[in-house]
Amino acid sequence: MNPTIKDVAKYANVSIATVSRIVNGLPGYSEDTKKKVQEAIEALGYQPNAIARGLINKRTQTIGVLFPEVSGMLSSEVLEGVENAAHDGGFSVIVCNTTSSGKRTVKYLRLLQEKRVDGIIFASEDVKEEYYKIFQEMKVPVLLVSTASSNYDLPFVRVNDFEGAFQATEHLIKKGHKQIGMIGGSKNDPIAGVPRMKGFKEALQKYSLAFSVAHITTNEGYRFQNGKESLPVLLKQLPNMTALFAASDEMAIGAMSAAHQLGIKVPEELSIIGYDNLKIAEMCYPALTTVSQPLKDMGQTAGEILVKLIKGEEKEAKSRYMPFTIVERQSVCDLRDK
Amino acid sequence: MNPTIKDVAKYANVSIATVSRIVNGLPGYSEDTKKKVQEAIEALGYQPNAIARGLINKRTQTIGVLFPEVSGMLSSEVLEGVENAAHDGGFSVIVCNTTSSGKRTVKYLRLLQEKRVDGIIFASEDVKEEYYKIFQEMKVPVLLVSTASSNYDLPFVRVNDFEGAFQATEHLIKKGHKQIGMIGGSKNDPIAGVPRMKGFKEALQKYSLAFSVAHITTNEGYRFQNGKESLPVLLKQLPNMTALFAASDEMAIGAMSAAHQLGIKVPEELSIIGYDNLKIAEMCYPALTTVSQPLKDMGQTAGEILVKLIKGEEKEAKSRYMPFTIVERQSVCDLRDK
DNA sequence: GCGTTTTACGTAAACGTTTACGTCTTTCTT
DNA sequence: AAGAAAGACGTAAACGTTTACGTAAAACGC
Repeated sequence: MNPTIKDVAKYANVSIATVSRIVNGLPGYSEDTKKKVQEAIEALGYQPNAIARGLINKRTQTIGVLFPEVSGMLSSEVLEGVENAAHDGGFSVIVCNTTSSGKRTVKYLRLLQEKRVDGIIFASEDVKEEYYKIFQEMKVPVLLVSTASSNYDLPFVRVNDFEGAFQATEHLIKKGHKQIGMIGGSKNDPIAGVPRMKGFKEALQKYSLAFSVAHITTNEGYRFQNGKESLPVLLKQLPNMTALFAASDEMAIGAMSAAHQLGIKVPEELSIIGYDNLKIAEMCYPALTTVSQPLKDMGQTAGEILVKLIKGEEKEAKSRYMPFTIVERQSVCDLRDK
Repeated sequence: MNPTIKDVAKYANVSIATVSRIVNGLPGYSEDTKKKVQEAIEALGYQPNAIARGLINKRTQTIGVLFPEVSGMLSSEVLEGVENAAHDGGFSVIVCNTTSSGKRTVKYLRLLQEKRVDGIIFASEDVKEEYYKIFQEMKVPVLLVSTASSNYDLPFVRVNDFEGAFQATEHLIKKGHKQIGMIGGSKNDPIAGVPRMKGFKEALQKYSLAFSVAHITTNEGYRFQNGKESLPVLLKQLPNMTALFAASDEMAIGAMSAAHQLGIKVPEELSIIGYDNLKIAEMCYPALTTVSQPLKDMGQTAGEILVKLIKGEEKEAKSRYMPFTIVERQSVCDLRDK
């Protein structure tokens, strides 16, 4: 139905090889025939078939991106960056929503394998053995973004979670807070869970502030609801807390919401610092002070590296720690002023 | 490098046709050979090549989705629904971020054409003639989601914006508000702009409340910042306003933020109702009362219809108005109680 | 002006599948 | 038991490209 290279060749009275050369900008034809062929292409509305191309070139110009949830604000910002870099490099991106399910992840990886994607970006989850095996089978570059792999040597793009948490806590300390709690993630989460709690703990210790298990609540997830439910618990464990560090913006905002309901004023009576710098961080009231992960940039960088790897412009992928910053808004007050 | 159907055939001592039949579940072989072939597949780790398949079947099992911005919360929820439906139907989705640019949109459409996607979902923007032409060239089903086409007859999945705005306004009226303002979108936006303002206006008129141009501010976009900047303007135009309807949640929350800063209590002194029911609507404080668009459902429904269209299970695509609801939270107060 | 290099093409194989068609064997049918 | 029908395969063409190789003509060198 769509015109093929044969139709163009016939129309222009040349061979398909010549058409192919012209379309691909290879040498080997006169200006005259070039014009003839271009006219034929124009007249017929010819579009090269990327499928046929892919079959012979063994390149689909497509990458796959796996997220635990595509509508999460974290994912969607990363995705935007990835898509942007991919597009600039001449690649399309197939999104996959693993819903954090191992089965679904494997199914998607198999699918991407069948579709012969040229590379993979894997976001926000730990790499299981099962996944790693498929990565190896596929023989395509893989890049981790906003996550790392404890067991396998895979290149990643992310921020240093320990440092981020450390500095967030330090920020509170420098504002004069001494009783600081944390709404943490999961103890079993080697990415966003453990390092952030460790950063929190070591910051307190560095400044010789008290630390005990009572200073942290752990949670299954990093959602609004987790934060909302955590605040009362933390408040019971640590009644004279003046500030808290939440391991995610969503949780920070959840805590803020709970504080509102309990009649606790933020930041006057309770300072809150979050982690991520999602778009909502500046939309809530008071606007949230938080550790900014350059999510879009991380996606973009990961995309760029992947593209280079695919094109062979780079041989070995180096992991990248992205810089984070503390963006100060209105949810933390300075105790020293008083 | 990857084993092909030939390798499997050789390994199992059969022809490639037989392998193909077995892989595709077609009839024409004995149980014995089936077992032999399956063992060969297992042993070699054979995965059919979707590219080669696509070439001959003229089906890529892939759809393209175009968004004006992929990291928008609206888009990301729709995307999740689309991806879900696509995956269930055996399709992959390629995301395209048009950034509302005509050029980029055309470029993406051409790309999707080259990649021979089986269908397209077009979100959140008006369909220009240029786009429509490509749709026709491509001869694949197209579905609009969260938008409609004024000039072309394309099936859509969306909510009735006029009705949504009308009922949102009515909700405020029924709570006893009489001085109601609106933070609107663009006068040139035939989708989310005009109908919502019209719904607002007609609701006021139905209840014989005053209406003038001073009751509405218009904006370029639908973002937080637009809402934040609009509130003071609207307040000047309508000093004794007790409630306002914002044409998007982001703007509503922007207005709420501005109100906080101005020392205006929400909802005691100013009630706010939004539009969209994004995830942030329940995260802000006070939680936002809003018109809920079932975004994920809309994406899902659009995806399902598209898949059916592609599979030929349905011939003619019918447009669908999705039901909206008003979800009451804490940002609107009842004046009649007082 | 003759041999040599370069240019401008065309031919055909290859990529990895699906599938129409043909052939041979087996199983019914009566 | 003979012929027909069904079953179990194999052969080869097709899908739309790219590209190695071949060839004829043009350009060049001296």
